[in-house]
Amino acid sequence: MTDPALLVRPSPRRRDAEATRSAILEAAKKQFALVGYDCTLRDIAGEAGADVALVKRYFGGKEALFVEALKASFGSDDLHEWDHRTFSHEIAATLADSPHVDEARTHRFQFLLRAATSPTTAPLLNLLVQDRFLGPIREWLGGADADARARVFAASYIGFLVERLIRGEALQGREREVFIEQVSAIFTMLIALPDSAGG
Amino acid sequence: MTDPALLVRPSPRRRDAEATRSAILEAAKKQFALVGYDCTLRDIAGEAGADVALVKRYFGGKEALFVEALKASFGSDDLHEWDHRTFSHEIAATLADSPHVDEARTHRFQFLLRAATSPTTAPLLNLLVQDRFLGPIREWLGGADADARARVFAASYIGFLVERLIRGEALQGREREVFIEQVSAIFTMLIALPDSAGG
DNA sequence: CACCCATGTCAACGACGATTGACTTAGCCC
DNA sequence: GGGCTAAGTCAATCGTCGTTGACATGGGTG
Repeated sequence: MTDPALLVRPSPRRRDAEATRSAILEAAKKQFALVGYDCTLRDIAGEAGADVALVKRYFGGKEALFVEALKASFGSDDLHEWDHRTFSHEIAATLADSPHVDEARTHRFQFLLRAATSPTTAPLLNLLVQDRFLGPIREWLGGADADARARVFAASYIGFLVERLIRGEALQGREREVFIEQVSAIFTMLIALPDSAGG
Repeated sequence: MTDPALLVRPSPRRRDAEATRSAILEAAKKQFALVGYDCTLRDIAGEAGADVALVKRYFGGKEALFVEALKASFGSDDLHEWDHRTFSHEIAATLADSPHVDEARTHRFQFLLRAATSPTTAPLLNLLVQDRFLGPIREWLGGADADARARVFAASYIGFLVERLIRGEALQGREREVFIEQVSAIFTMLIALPDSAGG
């Protein structure tokens, strides 16, 4: 009644349950990644342009929303299309230039880290990582002890991501060269099939 | 006056400000590491056997306590006494058997990870890591590009720690062998002085 | 057009936790 | 021993957040 203009809300898609739900989910993925589990539902709903009550309606509660967002964040990393010969250098360069280059991946990773450090979500994450992360890597690596090697591979990758995350800025100059050189060497070593050096 | 025994609190050190303060700090270090920033001051105070209000008196508030605890958690890792020749294998074995082996180190690391994923504490952590972690490693490594190499070194180490943290249990059997073998190889590579392969 | 259900809005509740200030008490100095 | 200050205790306040149920409304269906 104060100002007529404020009452007009000609949202392009009102009454669209699916769109609303997915908007909430997207906002949740972002907030959970950026802030962590301690972000508020009001923030999530606000960013999605929806009401808090809809979170309950569509997802049941905060924890369920978190689980949903976590699952949705790990669809499938297109690992299979990486070439074994060029992978090492390419991934090293990508890492050196992140987090500026691949923002979506960075968000997903932050999400993963936060989930890993939360006692309530850690078990869930373990299963998820097993399925959507370790599994593909194991297959992609192939060879003997693929499972154990996949874990070392993933661990190294995570370590470099953490480093990039903490630094926050892309590497440059000589430092970038050294980084790429060493990281590339590590991945090359980890990709290489073990020539029956088992025992 | 219900039960006289309950009224007797012959604490060995009552009215000892310093002891109380340090007890709170110790409890904070533990809780912040185990639970994260979302632990309650009541929990911390309770574990320290002190009152919540004393947290304010001695530290000013929760955030200040967190910062204090973070600083106190990174005294000095006795890195200098590691032997370059045996380091790789020893650290790989330690990692393979953690977190059961070195609980204190695990706690400190959890603390670090939590701090890294908190926007407010991340800058502080950056400085801290620089001083108490990267610096010593850089010196210990020596040689050309020591700074850049130290970062890769630290990143790898962190990655393996994260993996161990997520798994939660020590490695065994063949998996342990492979892990030690590969991790050891990585560290050996990273420790090795670059033989003027700069350009 | 009228009905009805799905969608969206709103306000309030209940719990929890950090913070605060007033109060009590122990230890020390004179 | 008396008082003064530091150390410790307690209860209340304030804000926030997840949750809940009642209410409004749009839009398709008969």
